[in-house]
Amino acid sequence: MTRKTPSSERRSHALSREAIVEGAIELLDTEGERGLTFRALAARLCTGAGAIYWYISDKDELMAAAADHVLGLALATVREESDPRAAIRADALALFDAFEAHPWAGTSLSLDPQQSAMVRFLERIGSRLITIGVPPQARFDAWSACVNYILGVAGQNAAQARSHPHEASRNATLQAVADSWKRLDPTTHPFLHETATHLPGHDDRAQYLAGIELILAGVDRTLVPVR
Amino acid sequence: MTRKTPSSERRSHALSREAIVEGAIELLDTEGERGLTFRALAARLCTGAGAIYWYISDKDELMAAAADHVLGLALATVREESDPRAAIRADALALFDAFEAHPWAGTSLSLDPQQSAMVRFLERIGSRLITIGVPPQARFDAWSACVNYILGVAGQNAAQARSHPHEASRNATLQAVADSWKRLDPTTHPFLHETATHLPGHDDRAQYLAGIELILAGVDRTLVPVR
DNA sequence: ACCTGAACACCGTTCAAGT
DNA sequence: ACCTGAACACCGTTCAAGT
Repeated sequence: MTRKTPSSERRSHALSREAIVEGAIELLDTEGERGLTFRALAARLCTGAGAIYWYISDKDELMAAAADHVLGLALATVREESDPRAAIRADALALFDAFEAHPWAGTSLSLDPQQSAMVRFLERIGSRLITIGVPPQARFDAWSACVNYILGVAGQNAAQARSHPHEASRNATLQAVADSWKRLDPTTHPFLHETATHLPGHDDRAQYLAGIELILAGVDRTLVPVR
Repeated sequence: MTRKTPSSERRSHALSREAIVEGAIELLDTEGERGLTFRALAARLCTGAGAIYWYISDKDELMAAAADHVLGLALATVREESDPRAAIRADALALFDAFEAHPWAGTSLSLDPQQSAMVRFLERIGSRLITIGVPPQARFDAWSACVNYILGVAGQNAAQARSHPHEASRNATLQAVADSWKRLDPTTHPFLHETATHLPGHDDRAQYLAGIELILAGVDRTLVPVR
């Protein structure tokens, strides 16, 4: 329950921004988004609720820092790839996995330069488009599409996780959605009626990657043909 | 301030789910996401806070219903297009505008079949891909990419609007982001250093549409060549 | 059936007071 | 400089009581 062992891991009162952010992440992961409160976090850090405000100005800032931390860890796991397209895929998948493990992170990311991992991510995607050879005029849009897609899906996952917290209930929900689509009139809703069959068992991650592939295919069209 | 005129618009106590949702939307639009509280909404509807629970089970459900309502209005504004690609573009832009006008809506949308406008939107995109002639195997992924991109950007906009509520401060923030990117080492951050120049004045809406275009270009690659 | 509004169990945030 | 924890100004939600 409570931490009493002095042990070797520093004295109990080494309060720091990093310790706060890491405590917040653990709380978010174990108790969910509603589980992160200043009171609960203070209790976990063996301090008063107000102490946190010495290091962090806001709950929004705390969430943003936690999300950026998670993003940084995800980026660190990605192996270097020589092929820029493979590198973009690898980054995208790493973020997908990270946001699946920490769904609360999906909504707290922005262009904010304070989020240093975010800056690194944005640069990585952009520099890979340079390597691919996307011409300057097309580059900004291609980058925006990649980044928006990757972060956007993360946000969608977050919204979904918020409404269906448990994994088991997520599958059940998907099945319920499919059932309701099957009940739609095939004349007015031909697509959903048909897609209902594929929805329940489908591989989210593979489908996400297929989206990346479509964008990359579109980007290839903007390349000046080399010959 | 308060509504007293009996006028012709029904007696003051015609409380209904629709009136609640519309009141919520007005509150969200005028006061922001934090402005929607059961107390404030009840006051606006001249009733008690608990009365709302007769029609709506939850704040989440209220947000979802408000977002779906806004989505429905947006879809209704779109002119019929005969070209399926133009139709997808038109839908995408309508949603972009709607989510810019109501940024709080971006995070409350899901596959939930209760959200009837959402169902209509999902079907529209899918049926247009059928018209384009995307083969069944590729169709599900193409649909997912389009829908994820459109809703994902909406969610990103919502996150951004949450942190930078006012329009003026949004431009200032973009400028500040660009400045910080310009200060990055061009050796380690070649892309962001260069992109900083284009960031402040850029057209969000056009760039969003360019992303749709990239996905559509990728989708075209999956078409079986007709000859 | 539908509405009221006080009451409950929380929040984020502040700030005087301590060390 | 850094920490404490009570106090303030809120929340969403419930529920006995009313009509």
